[in-house]
Amino acid sequence: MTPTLVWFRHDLRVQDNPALHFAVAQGGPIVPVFVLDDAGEWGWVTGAASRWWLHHSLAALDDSLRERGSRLVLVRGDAEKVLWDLVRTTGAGAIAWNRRYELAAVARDSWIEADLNQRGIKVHPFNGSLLHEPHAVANKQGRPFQIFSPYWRHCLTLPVVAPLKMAERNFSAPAQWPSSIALDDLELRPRIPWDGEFRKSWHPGEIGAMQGLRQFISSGLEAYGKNRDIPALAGTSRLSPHLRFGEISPRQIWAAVRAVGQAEGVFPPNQGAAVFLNEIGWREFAYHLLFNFPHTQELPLREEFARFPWAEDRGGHKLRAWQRGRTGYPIVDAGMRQLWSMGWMHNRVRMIAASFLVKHLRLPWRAGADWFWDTLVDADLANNTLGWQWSAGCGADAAPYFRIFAPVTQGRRFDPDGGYVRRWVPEIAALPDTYLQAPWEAPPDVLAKAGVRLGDTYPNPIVDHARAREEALAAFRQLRQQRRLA
DNA sequence: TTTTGAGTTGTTCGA
DNA sequence: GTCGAACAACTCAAA
Repeated sequence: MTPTLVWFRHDLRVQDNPALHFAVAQGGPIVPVFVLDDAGEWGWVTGAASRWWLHHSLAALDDSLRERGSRLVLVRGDAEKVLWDLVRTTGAGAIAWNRRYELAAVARDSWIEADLNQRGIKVHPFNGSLLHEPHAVANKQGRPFQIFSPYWRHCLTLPVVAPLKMAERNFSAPAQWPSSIALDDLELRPRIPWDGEFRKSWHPGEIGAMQGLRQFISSGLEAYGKNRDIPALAGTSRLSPHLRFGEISPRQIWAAVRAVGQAEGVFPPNQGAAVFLNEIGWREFAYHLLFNFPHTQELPLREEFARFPWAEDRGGHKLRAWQRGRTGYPIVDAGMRQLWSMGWMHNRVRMIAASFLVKHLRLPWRAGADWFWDTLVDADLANNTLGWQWSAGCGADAAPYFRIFAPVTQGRRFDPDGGYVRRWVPEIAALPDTYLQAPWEAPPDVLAKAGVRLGDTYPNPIVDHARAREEALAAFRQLRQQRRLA
């Protein structure tokens, strides 16, 4: 039998991997391959934090393939050319992969498919990343949904496929392995070692993903609804980077949550589980939108926002202050420093930090999206685009214009004991709770006692909240007037 | 086709 | 201190 190539992309796992499953079921040799093709991403080259994750995830995948007598072939270059070379050198008769949904990937996949078909190679694409693929879901007019609630209500009526179980046996190897470069030659790891906190925080790979899922189901799921908004707690699943790299599939998550309530026949098993599955739904919705409205990766879905009066930022000082966590608003700074340090930010704080950039500093959402893209280990074009456009108010189902997060109020409400701010902004940790979220309100003796010198050890607020809020509202009014005139 | 109801995550103001 | 209303208008989904 001729070998089957398995092209791994955003599906770096062995279990519940439809493409791998298919190839193994063919009975012939399989050749697992990963291609690093930066040019093929059309500008959305994997960011630095995600490259760190990718390195370790590829190592983990190679390990588990080797346990089954196989291995991962690594190549760098243009995917179309690389795959064709591999087909020729291995004598492969077919190739299998799991679909991607970003514009560049969809385009590339379709011409690779056409090209290989023409050369007599069978191509087998599968759904390995979503509960419901974006092209398979539509409203009653046959159009894509644009509002989450009806979208998700609709999806909940559709069946969810059970995960595939990979049998415990070796994969058949080709007579001769094609040449592979070393993992280090992909140059995914940082040249300067900024990844110390990353190592402490994460375990990339399928095993780490399953451990994370089990731990979350047993100790976090039930209270998820109440704890997920408190960034000082480990109240969220932290599965996002594992999902991003496909080390775990949403179908596996769905099945694991379903299993919790199985004895009682209840689904979802509790309120926390319902809220959690809703978040899985948001990921699905993000893919639905990005696939059906692919231009939103760069442009606002609501066109009038192309004319939003963004503020000037000569020299990029405001953007840099935001990026480095030096805005003077502790909850924002804590979030941005957590991001920089561990490649991840708590979701509640992402909303606060994003709102601050877009509404308080009035800098374009794309600047924030670009920064998140480079610094998040879970950077995902669909989720990132939806999140930023939602925050900016220019996307589907967007935040109303008047929803301008007040950073101090948010900090006091969701970090009441200050555990989060104190962890990530240590220079103000000695302030009492009353002033922790707004150091500029503290009397001089309180500041002195806490060793805080505003404008020196910690910045003064970069903007005044009340004034920034008024200016943002004025900007929205201006947009509305332009619209009326148009 | 027309109509009606609804829309993740908030803040501020004034009674 | 608490609570409800106002903050725009629009578009989408579905009956």
